[in-house]
Amino acid sequence: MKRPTIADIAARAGVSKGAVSYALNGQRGVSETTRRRILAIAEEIGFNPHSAARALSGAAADTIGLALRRPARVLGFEPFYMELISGVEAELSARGQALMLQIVADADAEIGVYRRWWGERRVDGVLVCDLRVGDPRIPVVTDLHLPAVVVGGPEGVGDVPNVWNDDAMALIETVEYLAALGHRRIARVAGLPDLWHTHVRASAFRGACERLGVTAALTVGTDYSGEEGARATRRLLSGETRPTAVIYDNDVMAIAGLGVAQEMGLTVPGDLSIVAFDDSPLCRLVHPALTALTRDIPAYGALAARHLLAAIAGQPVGSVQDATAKLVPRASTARPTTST
Amino acid sequence: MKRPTIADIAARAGVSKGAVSYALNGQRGVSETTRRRILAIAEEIGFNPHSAARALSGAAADTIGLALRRPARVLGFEPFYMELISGVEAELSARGQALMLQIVADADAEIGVYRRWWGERRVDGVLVCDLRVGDPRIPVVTDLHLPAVVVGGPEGVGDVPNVWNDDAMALIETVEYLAALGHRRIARVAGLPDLWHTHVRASAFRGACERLGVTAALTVGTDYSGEEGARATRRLLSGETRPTAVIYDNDVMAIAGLGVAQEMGLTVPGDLSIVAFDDSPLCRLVHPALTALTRDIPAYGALAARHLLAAIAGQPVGSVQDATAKLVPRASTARPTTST
DNA sequence: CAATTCTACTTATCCGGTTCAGCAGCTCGG
DNA sequence: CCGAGCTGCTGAACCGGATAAGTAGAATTG
Repeated sequence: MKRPTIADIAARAGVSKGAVSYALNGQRGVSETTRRRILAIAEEIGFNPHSAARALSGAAADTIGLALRRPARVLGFEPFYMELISGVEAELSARGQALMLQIVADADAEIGVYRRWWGERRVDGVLVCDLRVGDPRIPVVTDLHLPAVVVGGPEGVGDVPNVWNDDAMALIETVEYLAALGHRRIARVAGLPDLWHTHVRASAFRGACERLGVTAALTVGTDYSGEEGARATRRLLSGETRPTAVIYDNDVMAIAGLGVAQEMGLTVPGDLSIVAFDDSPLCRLVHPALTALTRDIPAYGALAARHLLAAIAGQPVGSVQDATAKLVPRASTARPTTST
Repeated sequence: MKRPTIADIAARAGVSKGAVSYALNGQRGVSETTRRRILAIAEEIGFNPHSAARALSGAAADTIGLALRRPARVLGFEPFYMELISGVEAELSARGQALMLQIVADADAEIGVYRRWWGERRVDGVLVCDLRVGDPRIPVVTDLHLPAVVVGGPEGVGDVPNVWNDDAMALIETVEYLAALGHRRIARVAGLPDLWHTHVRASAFRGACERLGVTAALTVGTDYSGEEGARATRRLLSGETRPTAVIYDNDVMAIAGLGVAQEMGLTVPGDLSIVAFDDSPLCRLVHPALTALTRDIPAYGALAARHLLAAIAGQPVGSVQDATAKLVPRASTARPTTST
């Protein structure tokens, strides 16, 4: 079953390849009658243009790239990425664009992937996730003139456009809420220390605690896994002056923390209030249901995809802010009953 | 910054394009001296072959496709897919292959994606997931001569090779274990009813229960979401003769079921034993930790990828079995204390 | 009515690789 | 010393589209 080409259509229609090309692409240069005849034949034999041939003639690859740098273990249970990808995909497939995905081990590998994608013209642009402080990927995409959008960076990452959430505001709102409930000693279990948003959240947390006269208990860096979330929680709860509330940088760690609290005989929210950054159905399934900072991650991904497509199209794009995460109070937060 | 082509290398080396092509591809036809000179120049100017030009000359796309048909909502919290993708990716990137991902709404859309990918020569083959009974995708890939590997199908899906787990055996082992503990009334909360493996598990469950003289309580079909898992559990536990053990078709529903049991005042495992099919870190984080059927999903994905690459290479491939899920007893299963 | 413009095409070239046919120049055997 | 066989390269065709340039014939215009 040979795959049909425009030459086949041309032969069947009794015209030249050029005429077929014009007809298929809606260019002027063929009569309406001929165009319809050609389109009918194309439809009949199930013609699809060879993407490589098209790309070779200077057309775009109609593909965008996404390289993720996280171990398989983490990607599995972190709902964030899969939701982000879903959102990106929804936007892309609606516009006939494809997504090329690659999971990489480290920053060098990721840069290598960008260079190869660019050299091979496999993608028109890339989404850069998990921005780090002094991220080495930024100068690379800039040098290559590879269209890119940073997902989650600070306003204006060099010349690279980005989409972002106001994590600082979300965290401040959370601290204010906990302080209003009467908490005077709040801890935070942070994610990977070198991620940009970890810094943003850390300084927002410190600032809010200071302003409200709340003691900010040691915030520890983790890899977002449940294991590390559990370990961090154990350490926090074993100190002589334990916090009455903990804010976790993701939901998996929050659930793990809840387990640890129960295992140590503390009641939630009586002895300990828990807040999760990012909300997944699991936060509602555990008991007590977790208070969480909700945001629409698929929508965030879709926004990033739209932004990247605009950048690829050569439109001037800058920094775009997505909706700030909303605090959804559930059963895991309350006034502290014990005073340390 | 113009991207270098073999013509640029040829000019610099003072040879023809053909010689450069031979040198870069390790073909005979150039002297060792010339080859080294050409490779040095290629390295120096950062040459990468244009994937489209290569593909146009009949080469493979070096890309495989994966279309997933699940709503974003489900993909987010189902660790299965992301772990599978991680495993596939690990195998692919080690062999210089790329992964094209698309999320689709229904079977027709998925078939459309296959046709387009094939017509546009974007992929060399596809992984077909979530096999359904009488799956319409099978005749399509067969007709198109699109190399494909079914992930999780029954042995020999027409002529399409596949990789699979022995879900039946895993389920039988679980029922035997629960029966040995003294359970006489076991329920099962099943996943999507039209998926092939749901049928396999259902008949294995019925058979094992019959053989062991255990009453198989109504098994209900769900969409794998926590909500439906919770609803199904509520119905099961509200009947006059409630089961003393429930087997869930995934871990998310098992966790939701645990929540419902606790909410209804039942103790786990005293009043109700719970087993989850598929194991994620969350199963260990909740209290009590869930007994689960563990399998190495990234390894499963890697196996599928290897198998597909072999099929693409034209090697004769058939049905390959992956390791059977292992029952890992944790704190959610015990002898029943109450007798209904 | 000749000159111009427009329509509806055809022809030819290009994109950047791969690959086949051809061709010097050298080696070697008889 | 001549032809066969090898090495190491060149030139050109080719893949399947896009597109600029050319052209025949009809319609419009001065």
